[in-house]
Amino acid sequence: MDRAVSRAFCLLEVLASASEPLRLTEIAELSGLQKSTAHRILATLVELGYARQEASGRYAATLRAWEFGARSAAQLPIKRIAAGFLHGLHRTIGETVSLTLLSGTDVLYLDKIIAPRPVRFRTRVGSRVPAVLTASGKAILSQRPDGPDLVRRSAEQQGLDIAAVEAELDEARRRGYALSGYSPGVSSIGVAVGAGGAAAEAGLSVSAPSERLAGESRDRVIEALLEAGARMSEALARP
Amino acid sequence: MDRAVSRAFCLLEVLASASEPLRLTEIAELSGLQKSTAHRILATLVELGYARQEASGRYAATLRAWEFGARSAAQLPIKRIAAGFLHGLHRTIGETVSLTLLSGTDVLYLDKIIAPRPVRFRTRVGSRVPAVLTASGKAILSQRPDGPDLVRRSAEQQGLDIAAVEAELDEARRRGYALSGYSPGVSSIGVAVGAGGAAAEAGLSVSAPSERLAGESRDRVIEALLEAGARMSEALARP
DNA sequence: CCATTTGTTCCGTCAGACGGAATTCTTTTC
DNA sequence: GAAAAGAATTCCGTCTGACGGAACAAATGG
Repeated sequence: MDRAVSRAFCLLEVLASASEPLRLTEIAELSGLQKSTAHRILATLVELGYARQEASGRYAATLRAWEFGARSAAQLPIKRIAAGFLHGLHRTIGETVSLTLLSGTDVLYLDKIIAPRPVRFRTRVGSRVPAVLTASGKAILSQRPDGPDLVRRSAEQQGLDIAAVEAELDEARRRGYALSGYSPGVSSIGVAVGAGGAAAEAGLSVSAPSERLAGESRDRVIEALLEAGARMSEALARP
Repeated sequence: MDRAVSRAFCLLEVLASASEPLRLTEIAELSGLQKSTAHRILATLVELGYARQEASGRYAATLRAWEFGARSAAQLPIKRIAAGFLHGLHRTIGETVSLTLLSGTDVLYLDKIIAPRPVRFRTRVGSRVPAVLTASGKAILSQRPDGPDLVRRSAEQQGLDIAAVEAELDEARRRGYALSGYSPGVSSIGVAVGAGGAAAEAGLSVSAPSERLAGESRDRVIEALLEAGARMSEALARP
């Protein structure tokens, strides 16, 4: 375990999660490093182009990490395959549609097409949300052999009623889709996607203001999602 | 300059730009490192969660770098401000619209909303293209004091006729927008965006199959772009 | 103008990165 | 299925270059 490497990534994460450039002293505190050590590693990051130093002396992350991150994300087969289905869904439904990936007990937003009139609590592409809180996350968990285990771990952390969550997932498994409304006024519907018999690892979801996901339009959305999910699972299974 | 840090990022870039998981030996060759050194640093990257090792022994980048990269990209004021204008343009025009940022002599695709019927040569978000080849890049260069210098450097590299490029940029400066068609059958129109009197650093562009960017629709696109560009420049100038 | 905080440089020490070689594991070949 | 070839991993002696305390310089602010 190369210490300097680990520290460098730690610094870069500190920089990237800050909303504004940071002073060296703050950085050293946040990362728990000696000022001189932080300074040296930051100089390295600047030289490599991953960080920059402003005239004020403050440090910030550059877009370099984002660039190559985007390259590797774009190469994910699942993302490429999903692109067409996301567009199709967006066109037939007209609401915000997302592609998520299970990552530990979280769901990672991989891609998204936002509706002309976007909903309030929009999750960013690249953000993580506990799977048990999201529609697509619940759908994925409900289809996995290790789902119950993940649910227990995650529900504990979130301080949720495990029995209630399990009951909800049972129903989701039966119906083939899951619901969510963890931010007030916004509803989501999600389905799981996975190659053939393998464990589901991805999800498709539609989010919209609750009133637009009720009654007949709701049924249309569910139907479209179920079909897209099934088709995409087939596409994934093909070599 | 911490050697191990520099090597770690080199390895990560090698992994990220590969389209499939790589064997240790390949990685060592591509990065010019000793096998044992590459192995140790890879182990560190795996432990930190930036890389993973498959059952076959091959190594690949994880989405971890993409995640925090997306975080820092999302915090860019220019991206947040542009979001509304991109959507507005997309809605009124109905074609693919992009937000680009000047980075050296390249243009970096920061964001994009793709049309229902996407064009052939789609540039990925996160990708770089020499600015002199793109519509938005030309528009940006035409508005910058250091434009001529950048143009010379870039045109040389690309083996372009400098005089011709300069003439084109002169015209772009006069008109307020620039054109491009460097991939056959696809046309783009771009405008520069910048805070007040400061040097333009961003661009907005519309891309579509050439036949859909001709005649009257072309004029509509140009008008919409010029207005969006002006409005967005104003928005950037505001504190 | 002095006090204080912050960024940068210096340098002696020594942890730990380095890489060649040995070892274990995997795949290929006959 | 044994042997050979190739790959991944581990080992270990050497010595480099990371480390951090402290000194220095630059900026901030009262």
